[in-house]
Amino acid sequence: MPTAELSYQEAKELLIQAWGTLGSHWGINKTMAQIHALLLISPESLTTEQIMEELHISRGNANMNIRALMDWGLIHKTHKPGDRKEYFSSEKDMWEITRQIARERRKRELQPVIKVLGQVENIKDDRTAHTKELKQVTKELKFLVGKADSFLNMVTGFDQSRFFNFLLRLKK
Amino acid sequence: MPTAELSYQEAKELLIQAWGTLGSHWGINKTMAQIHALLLISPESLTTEQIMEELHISRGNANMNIRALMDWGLIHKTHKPGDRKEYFSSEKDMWEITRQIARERRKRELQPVIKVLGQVENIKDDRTAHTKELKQVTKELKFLVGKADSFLNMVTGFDQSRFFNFLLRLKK
DNA sequence: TTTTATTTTCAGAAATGTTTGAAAATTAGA
DNA sequence: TCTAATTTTCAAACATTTCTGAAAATAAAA
Repeated sequence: MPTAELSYQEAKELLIQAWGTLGSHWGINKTMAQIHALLLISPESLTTEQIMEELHISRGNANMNIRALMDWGLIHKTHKPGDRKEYFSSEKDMWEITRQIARERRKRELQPVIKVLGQVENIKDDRTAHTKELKQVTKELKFLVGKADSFLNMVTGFDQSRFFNFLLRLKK
Repeated sequence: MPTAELSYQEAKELLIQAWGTLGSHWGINKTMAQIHALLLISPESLTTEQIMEELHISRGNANMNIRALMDWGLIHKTHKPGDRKEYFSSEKDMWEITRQIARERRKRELQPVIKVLGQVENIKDDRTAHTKELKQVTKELKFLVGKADSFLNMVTGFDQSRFFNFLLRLKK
Protein backbone atom coordinates (compact mmCIF):
# COMPACT_ATOMS: atom_id res chain seq x y z
CA MET A 1 0.00 0.00 0.00
CA PRO A 2 1.60 3.28 -1.07
CA THR A 3 1.65 6.07 1.52
CA ALA A 4 -0.92 8.75 0.69
CA GLU A 5 0.38 12.27 0.06
CA LEU A 6 -0.30 14.52 3.00
CA SER A 7 -1.67 18.06 2.73
CA TYR A 8 0.41 20.91 4.10
CA GLN A 9 -1.85 21.23 7.12
CA GLU A 10 -1.75 17.50 7.94
CA ALA A 11 2.01 17.36 7.58
CA LYS A 12 2.48 20.43 9.74
CA GLU A 13 0.34 18.99 12.54
CA LEU A 14 2.14 15.66 12.35
CA LEU A 15 5.54 17.32 12.57
CA ILE A 16 4.56 19.56 15.50
CA GLN A 17 3.12 16.57 17.32
CA ALA A 18 6.15 14.37 16.65
CA TRP A 19 8.58 17.05 17.78
CA GLY A 20 6.51 17.56 20.93
CA THR A 21 6.69 13.86 21.76
CA LEU A 22 10.44 13.67 21.16
CA GLY A 23 10.93 16.81 23.26
CA SER A 24 8.99 15.39 26.17
CA HIS A 25 11.45 12.46 26.30
CA TRP A 26 14.19 15.04 26.69
CA GLY A 27 13.05 17.03 29.70
CA ILE A 28 11.45 19.68 27.49
CA ASN A 29 7.73 20.12 27.88
CA LYS A 30 5.33 19.46 25.06
CA THR A 31 4.26 23.05 24.46
CA MET A 32 7.84 24.27 24.45
CA ALA A 33 8.76 21.73 21.79
CA GLN A 34 5.64 22.55 19.77
CA ILE A 35 6.40 26.27 19.74
CA HIS A 36 9.90 25.41 18.63
CA ALA A 37 8.60 23.21 15.80
CA LEU A 38 6.16 25.92 14.72
CA LEU A 39 8.85 28.58 14.50
CA LEU A 40 11.23 26.13 12.85
CA ILE A 41 8.91 25.57 9.89
CA SER A 42 7.65 29.13 9.68
CA PRO A 43 9.35 31.24 6.98
CA GLU A 44 8.42 34.45 8.85
CA SER A 45 8.82 35.33 12.49
CA LEU A 46 5.62 35.17 14.58
CA THR A 47 4.06 37.18 17.40
CA THR A 48 2.88 35.72 20.70
CA GLU A 49 -0.66 36.28 19.41
CA GLN A 50 -0.05 34.17 16.31
CA ILE A 51 1.58 31.37 18.31
CA MET A 52 -1.36 31.30 20.75
CA GLU A 53 -3.83 31.06 17.90
CA GLU A 54 -1.90 28.48 15.91
CA LEU A 55 -1.42 26.10 18.85
CA HIS A 56 -4.63 26.93 20.76
CA ILE A 57 -2.85 27.87 23.97
CA SER A 58 -3.30 30.68 26.47
CA ARG A 59 -1.26 33.85 26.63
CA GLY A 60 0.40 32.85 29.89
CA ASN A 61 1.40 29.47 28.57
CA ALA A 62 2.78 30.96 25.35
CA ASN A 63 4.73 33.61 27.21
CA MET A 64 6.25 31.17 29.67
CA ASN A 65 7.40 28.69 27.05
CA ILE A 66 8.70 31.37 24.70
CA ARG A 67 10.90 32.59 27.51
CA ALA A 68 12.10 29.05 28.25
CA LEU A 69 13.06 28.63 24.58
CA MET A 70 14.99 31.89 24.72
CA ASP A 71 16.80 30.62 27.85
CA TRP A 72 17.82 27.55 25.87
CA GLY A 73 19.08 29.88 23.11
CA LEU A 74 16.87 28.18 20.53
CA ILE A 75 14.71 31.16 19.51
CA HIS A 76 15.27 34.89 19.31
CA LYS A 77 13.25 38.05 19.71
CA THR A 78 13.14 40.50 16.79
CA HIS A 79 11.27 43.70 16.01
CA LYS A 80 9.68 45.09 12.89
CA PRO A 81 9.97 48.82 12.09
CA GLY A 82 6.81 50.74 13.01
CA ASP A 83 5.45 47.76 14.95
CA ARG A 84 5.34 47.60 18.69
CA LYS A 85 4.93 43.81 18.97
CA GLU A 86 7.72 41.35 19.57
CA TYR A 87 8.36 38.80 16.86
CA PHE A 88 10.00 35.43 17.48
CA SER A 89 12.03 33.30 15.13
CA SER A 90 13.91 30.04 15.48
CA GLU A 91 17.53 29.43 14.75
CA LYS A 92 17.24 27.52 11.46
CA ASP A 93 20.67 25.94 11.18
CA MET A 94 20.16 22.38 12.39
CA TRP A 95 23.78 21.95 13.42
CA GLU A 96 23.72 25.14 15.45
CA ILE A 97 20.56 23.84 17.18
CA THR A 98 22.31 20.56 17.96
CA ARG A 99 25.29 22.38 19.45
CA GLN A 100 23.06 24.60 21.55
CA ILE A 101 21.16 21.62 22.95
CA ALA A 102 24.41 19.76 23.69
CA ARG A 103 25.75 22.83 25.50
CA GLU A 104 22.64 23.22 27.68
CA ARG A 105 22.21 19.55 28.55
CA ARG A 106 25.82 19.32 29.66
CA LYS A 107 25.32 22.30 31.94
CA ARG A 108 21.88 21.33 33.26
CA GLU A 109 22.10 17.56 33.61
CA LEU A 110 25.57 16.07 33.35
CA GLN A 111 27.62 18.49 35.36
CA PRO A 112 25.44 18.42 38.50
CA VAL A 113 25.48 14.60 38.48
CA ILE A 114 29.26 14.48 38.06
CA LYS A 115 29.59 16.71 41.09
CA VAL A 116 27.42 14.42 43.24
CA LEU A 117 29.30 11.32 42.07
CA GLY A 118 32.54 12.98 43.14
CA GLN A 119 31.12 13.38 46.66
CA VAL A 120 29.83 9.82 46.84
CA GLU A 121 33.21 8.50 45.73
CA ASN A 122 34.65 10.15 48.81
CA ILE A 123 32.81 7.79 51.19
CA LYS A 124 34.66 6.49 54.25
CA ASP A 125 35.90 2.98 53.51
CA ASP A 126 34.66 0.63 56.27
CA ARG A 127 35.65 -2.49 54.31
CA THR A 128 32.15 -3.96 54.20
CA ALA A 129 30.87 -5.55 51.01
CA HIS A 130 28.17 -2.90 50.70
CA THR A 131 30.62 -0.02 50.86
CA LYS A 132 32.94 -1.73 48.43
CA GLU A 133 30.11 -2.23 45.96
CA LEU A 134 28.92 1.37 46.32
CA LYS A 135 32.42 2.72 45.66
CA GLN A 136 32.96 0.50 42.65
CA VAL A 137 29.59 1.33 41.07
CA THR A 138 30.09 5.05 41.67
CA LYS A 139 33.53 4.99 40.09
CA GLU A 140 32.25 3.29 36.95
CA LEU A 141 29.22 5.56 36.78
CA LYS A 142 31.41 8.64 37.05
CA PHE A 143 33.70 7.35 34.31
CA LEU A 144 30.78 6.84 31.96
CA VAL A 145 28.96 10.08 32.67
CA GLY A 146 32.32 11.83 32.29
CA LYS A 147 32.72 10.30 28.82
CA ALA A 148 29.25 11.48 27.84
CA ASP A 149 30.17 14.95 29.05
CA SER A 150 33.38 14.99 26.99
CA PHE A 151 31.46 13.81 23.97
CA LEU A 152 28.90 16.62 24.21
CA ASN A 153 31.68 19.09 24.85
CA MET A 154 33.33 17.89 21.66
CA VAL A 155 30.09 18.40 19.74
CA THR A 156 29.87 22.01 20.91
CA GLY A 157 33.44 22.60 19.74
CA PHE A 158 33.08 21.10 16.28
CA ASP A 159 32.13 23.18 13.28
CA GLN A 160 29.78 21.85 10.66
CA SER A 161 32.35 20.42 8.25
CA ARG A 162 34.13 18.56 11.04
CA PHE A 163 30.74 17.25 12.03
CA PHE A 164 30.11 15.95 8.53
CA ASN A 165 33.46 14.17 8.59
CA PHE A 166 32.46 12.63 11.88
CA LEU A 167 29.19 11.45 10.38
CA LEU A 168 30.98 9.89 7.44
CA ARG A 169 33.19 7.87 9.75
CA LEU A 170 30.13 6.75 11.66
CA LYS A 171 28.94 4.91 8.56
CA LYS A 172 31.31 2.17 9.67
CA MET B 1 37.09 23.88 52.93
CA PRO B 2 37.79 20.18 52.42
CA THR B 3 34.81 18.01 51.55
CA ALA B 4 33.68 15.98 54.57
CA GLU B 5 33.75 12.20 54.28
CA LEU B 6 30.26 10.79 53.87
CA SER B 7 28.89 7.82 55.78
CA TYR B 8 27.68 4.82 53.82
CA GLN B 9 24.05 5.75 54.45
CA GLU B 10 24.51 9.37 53.33
CA ALA B 11 26.38 8.34 50.23
CA LYS B 12 23.78 5.75 49.35
CA GLU B 13 20.96 8.28 49.63
CA LEU B 14 22.88 10.84 47.57
CA LEU B 15 23.55 8.30 44.84
CA ILE B 16 19.93 7.12 44.73
CA GLN B 17 18.80 10.74 44.53
CA ALA B 18 21.30 11.64 41.80
CA TRP B 19 20.40 8.60 39.74
CA GLY B 20 16.72 9.52 40.14
CA THR B 21 17.31 13.05 38.87
CA LEU B 22 19.32 11.91 35.88
CA GLY B 23 16.71 9.24 35.18
CA SER B 24 13.84 11.74 35.23
CA HIS B 25 15.51 13.60 32.36
CA TRP B 26 15.29 10.31 30.50
CA GLY B 27 11.61 9.44 30.82
CA ILE B 28 12.20 7.12 33.77
CA ASN B 29 10.18 7.73 36.93
CA LYS B 30 11.64 8.32 40.36
CA THR B 31 10.77 4.96 41.92
CA MET B 32 12.01 3.07 38.87
CA ALA B 33 15.35 4.86 39.08
CA GLN B 34 15.54 4.32 42.84
CA ILE B 35 14.94 0.60 42.53
CA HIS B 36 17.59 0.44 39.84
CA ALA B 37 20.10 2.36 41.98
CA LEU B 38 19.32 0.15 44.97
CA LEU B 39 19.92 -3.06 43.04
CA LEU B 40 22.99 -1.58 41.37
CA ILE B 41 24.75 -1.01 44.68
CA SER B 42 23.44 -4.12 46.37
CA PRO B 43 25.90 -7.04 46.43
CA GLU B 44 23.04 -9.55 46.79
CA SER B 45 19.80 -9.90 44.87
CA LEU B 46 16.68 -8.64 46.67
CA THR B 47 13.04 -9.70 46.97
CA THR B 48 10.07 -7.44 46.29
CA GLU B 49 9.53 -7.42 50.05
CA GLN B 50 13.04 -6.10 50.72
CA ILE B 51 12.76 -3.44 48.03
CA MET B 52 9.41 -2.26 49.48
CA GLU B 53 10.93 -2.00 52.92
CA GLU B 54 14.15 -0.31 51.87
CA LEU B 55 12.43 2.38 49.80
CA HIS B 56 9.19 2.63 51.82
CA ILE B 57 6.92 1.95 48.89
CA SER B 58 3.79 -0.16 48.41
CA ARG B 59 3.66 -3.63 46.94
CA GLY B 60 1.85 -2.44 43.81
CA ASN B 61 4.32 0.32 43.18
CA ALA B 62 7.29 -1.99 43.64
CA ASN B 63 5.80 -4.63 41.37
CA MET B 64 4.98 -2.19 38.61
CA ASN B 65 8.41 -0.56 38.52
CA ILE B 66 10.25 -3.86 38.81
CA ARG B 67 8.41 -5.00 35.70
CA ALA B 68 9.24 -1.76 33.89
CA LEU B 69 12.92 -2.26 34.70
CA MET B 70 12.72 -5.80 33.35
CA ASP B 71 11.10 -4.44 30.16
CA TRP B 72 14.09 -2.15 29.78
CA GLY B 73 16.35 -5.17 30.26
CA LEU B 74 18.13 -3.48 33.17
CA ILE B 75 17.31 -6.00 35.92
CA HIS B 76 16.72 -9.73 35.98
CA LYS B 77 14.67 -12.21 37.94
CA THR B 78 16.47 -15.05 39.68
CA HIS B 79 15.47 -17.84 42.03
CA LYS B 80 17.09 -19.42 45.04
CA PRO B 81 16.89 -23.17 45.57
CA GLY B 82 14.20 -24.15 48.07
CA ASP B 83 12.76 -20.62 48.02
CA ARG B 84 9.56 -19.72 46.29
CA LYS B 85 10.19 -15.95 46.20
CA GLU B 86 11.55 -14.10 43.22
CA TYR B 87 14.87 -12.32 43.65
CA PHE B 88 15.94 -9.37 41.53
CA SER B 89 19.40 -8.21 40.58
CA SER B 90 20.74 -5.47 38.36
CA GLU B 91 23.09 -5.93 35.45
CA LYS B 92 26.33 -4.60 36.97
CA ASP B 93 28.47 -4.03 33.91
CA MET B 94 28.15 -0.31 33.24
CA TRP B 95 28.91 -0.62 29.54
CA GLU B 96 26.28 -3.32 29.15
CA ILE B 97 23.79 -0.98 30.87
CA THR B 98 24.73 1.79 28.45
CA ARG B 99 24.21 -0.50 25.48
CA GLN B 100 20.86 -1.64 26.79
CA ILE B 101 19.66 1.95 27.27
CA ALA B 102 20.91 2.91 23.79
CA ARG B 103 19.05 -0.06 22.31
CA GLU B 104 15.76 0.82 24.03
CA ARG B 105 15.87 4.55 23.35
CA ARG B 106 16.45 3.93 19.66
CA LYS B 107 13.44 1.65 19.57
CA ARG B 108 11.16 3.76 21.75
CA GLU B 109 12.02 7.31 20.72
CA LEU B 110 14.09 7.69 17.58
CA GLN B 111 12.52 5.13 15.30
CA PRO B 112 8.92 6.38 15.71
CA VAL B 113 10.06 9.94 14.97
CA ILE B 114 12.01 8.86 11.90
CA LYS B 115 8.88 7.17 10.61
CA VAL B 116 6.80 10.33 11.03
CA LEU B 117 9.48 12.47 9.38
CA GLY B 118 9.39 10.12 6.41
CA GLN B 119 5.65 10.73 6.06
CA VAL B 120 5.97 14.50 6.42
CA GLU B 121 8.69 14.55 3.78
CA ASN B 122 6.15 13.06 1.40
CA ILE B 123 3.96 16.19 1.44
CA LYS B 124 2.42 17.38 -1.82
CA ASP B 125 4.56 20.21 -3.22
CA ASP B 126 2.32 23.23 -3.87
CA ARG B 127 5.30 25.56 -4.38
CA THR B 128 4.36 27.94 -1.58
CA ALA B 129 7.05 29.28 0.74
CA HIS B 130 5.49 27.49 3.70
CA THR B 131 5.56 24.10 2.01
CA LYS B 132 9.10 24.68 0.83
CA GLU B 133 10.23 25.54 4.34
CA LEU B 134 8.45 22.55 5.87
CA LYS B 135 10.08 20.19 3.38
CA GLN B 136 13.52 21.64 3.91
CA VAL B 137 13.32 21.57 7.71
CA THR B 138 11.94 18.03 7.70
CA LYS B 139 14.73 16.83 5.46
CA GLU B 140 17.41 18.29 7.71
CA LEU B 141 15.69 17.02 10.83
CA LYS B 142 15.44 13.53 9.42
CA PHE B 143 19.10 13.59 8.47
CA LEU B 144 20.10 14.55 11.98
CA VAL B 145 17.82 12.18 13.86
CA GLY B 146 18.99 9.45 11.48
CA LYS B 147 22.58 10.12 12.44
CA ALA B 148 21.72 9.99 16.13
CA ASP B 149 20.08 6.64 15.43
CA SER B 150 23.21 5.33 13.68
CA PHE B 151 25.32 6.53 16.55
CA LEU B 152 23.25 4.67 19.15
CA ASN B 153 23.21 1.64 16.91
CA MET B 154 26.98 1.73 16.89
CA VAL B 155 27.05 1.86 20.69
CA THR B 156 24.95 -1.29 20.85
CA GLY B 157 27.26 -3.08 18.43
CA PHE B 158 30.65 -2.11 19.83
CA ASP B 159 32.42 -3.35 22.90
CA GLN B 160 33.62 -0.74 25.34
CA SER B 161 37.27 -0.47 24.34
CA ARG B 162 36.40 -0.34 20.65
CA PHE B 163 33.91 2.44 21.27
CA PHE B 164 36.26 4.59 23.32
CA ASN B 165 39.04 4.09 20.80
CA PHE B 166 36.66 5.34 18.18
CA LEU B 167 35.87 8.44 20.21
CA LEU B 168 39.56 9.06 20.84
CA ARG B 169 40.25 9.17 17.11
CA LEU B 170 37.67 11.93 16.80
CA LYS B 171 39.42 14.19 19.26
CA LYS B 172 41.55 15.74 16.51
C1' DT C 1 1.56 63.63 31.33
C1' DT C 2 -2.10 60.36 30.01
C1' DT C 3 -3.60 56.86 27.07
C1' DT C 4 -3.07 52.62 24.79
C1' DA C 5 -0.69 48.46 23.25
C1' DT C 6 1.88 44.78 24.83
C1' DT C 7 4.16 41.67 28.04
C1' DT C 8 4.56 39.39 32.48
C1' DT C 9 2.93 37.35 36.63
C1' DC C 10 0.57 34.19 39.47
C1' DA C 11 -3.41 31.95 42.04
C1' DG C 12 -6.40 28.63 41.07
C1' DA C 13 -8.19 25.04 37.64
C1' DA C 14 -7.31 21.25 34.84
C1' DA C 15 -4.67 17.57 33.26
C1' DT C 16 -1.36 14.16 33.88
C1' DG C 17 1.38 11.00 36.38
C1' DT C 18 2.26 8.18 40.59
C1' DT C 19 1.13 5.42 44.56
C1' DT C 20 -1.66 2.74 47.51
C1' DG C 21 -3.91 -1.35 49.26
C1' DA C 22 -6.98 -4.79 49.00
C1' DA C 23 -8.87 -8.24 46.02
C1' DA C 24 -8.06 -11.42 42.18
C1' DA C 25 -5.03 -14.39 39.88
C1' DT C 26 -1.28 -17.42 39.73
C1' DT C 27 1.92 -20.81 41.20
C1' DA C 28 4.12 -24.56 43.83
C1' DG C 29 3.87 -27.97 47.18
C1' DA C 30 1.21 -31.14 50.09
C1' DT D 1 -7.11 -32.18 44.07
C1' DC D 2 -6.73 -28.32 47.90
C1' DT D 3 -4.06 -24.96 50.55
C1' DA D 4 -0.91 -21.44 51.27
C1' DA D 5 2.59 -18.39 49.51
C1' DT D 6 3.47 -15.09 46.23
C1' DT D 7 2.60 -12.01 42.36
C1' DT D 8 -0.40 -9.11 39.63
C1' DT D 9 -4.13 -5.98 38.82
C1' DC D 10 -6.71 -1.84 39.16
C1' DA D 11 -9.92 1.74 41.04
C1' DA D 12 -9.48 5.40 43.83
C1' DA D 13 -6.44 8.72 46.43
C1' DC D 14 -2.74 11.58 46.13
C1' DA D 15 1.00 14.40 44.08
C1' DT D 16 2.99 16.99 40.61
C1' DT D 17 3.09 19.50 36.51
C1' DT D 18 1.03 22.30 33.17
C1' DC D 19 -2.26 25.66 31.71
C1' DT D 20 -5.53 29.42 32.00
C1' DG D 21 -7.12 34.05 32.29
C1' DA D 22 -7.50 38.14 34.40
C1' DA D 23 -4.92 41.61 36.76
C1' DA D 24 -0.54 44.04 37.29
C1' DA D 25 3.46 45.81 35.24
C1' DT D 26 5.87 47.78 31.51
C1' DA D 27 6.83 50.47 27.54
C1' DA D 28 5.69 53.28 23.59
C1' DA D 29 2.90 56.84 21.55
C1' DA D 30 0.01 60.74 21.89
